[in-house]
Amino acid sequence: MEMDKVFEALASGPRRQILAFLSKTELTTSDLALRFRMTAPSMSRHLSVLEHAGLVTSERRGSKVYYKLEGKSLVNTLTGFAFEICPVAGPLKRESRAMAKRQRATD
Amino acid sequence: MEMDKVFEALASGPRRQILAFLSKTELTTSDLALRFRMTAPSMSRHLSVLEHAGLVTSERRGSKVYYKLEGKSLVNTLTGFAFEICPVAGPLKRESRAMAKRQRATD
DNA sequence: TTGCTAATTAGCACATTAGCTAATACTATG
DNA sequence: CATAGTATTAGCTAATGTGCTAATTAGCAA
Repeated sequence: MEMDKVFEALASGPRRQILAFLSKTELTTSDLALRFRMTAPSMSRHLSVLEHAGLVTSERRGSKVYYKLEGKSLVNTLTGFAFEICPVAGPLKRESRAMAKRQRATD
Repeated sequence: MEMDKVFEALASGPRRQILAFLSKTELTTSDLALRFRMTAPSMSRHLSVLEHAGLVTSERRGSKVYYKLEGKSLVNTLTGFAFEICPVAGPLKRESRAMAKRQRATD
């Protein structure tokens, strides 16, 4: 919803990668902290930024907090902005898929 | 091409708005500085960031430098990233257009 | 060359961000 | 209740970003 917060959240490489992790499965703060070799407080902060931007949601289960991707929110904001700036993008869908695939391949 | 630079460039509200201005026509540094009530040096810096991210190109004509949007670069990076994180976005195109329209309407 | 306009670069002040450690909640379990 | 485990908040430092003014570079014209 708030474009400012979304783009601020996405400005950080680690945060974009957190989203990539969460695109596969839910994970807890400490799960992610381990994978990023980062302290739990630092990770908690990143997750807070992502949550305030509406890009992830959290759910407490017992003593752990699980974070989950809000994929629609991400896609709608990004494509909404792209079309606002460049409304000619009709034929780009197929091309973009191919590009996404190439980028995954070079990770 | 370099996702880091693109997202860093888009993290600034003024820079996103500069892209919106450039989506309609080419403009010079001082044109944009006037519209944003910003000094020319500040604007020059923003344009430099956008150019290094590949989102705009510049062309000197006489003593003025004209900046132009690289729409494809923007759209490819954003949709490429969106599909990488959330590859389910097939049916979202129409929806996104509608959203872009709504956002323009509330400017 | 000189003068004028446009653009950029350099240097400074201020605010913000990202990482850490230490301290503080919250939850489950002895 | 006490303790351990998980998460978050507070407080700090180092680095970065954004705005400005002053100085410098590039181009055009007298």
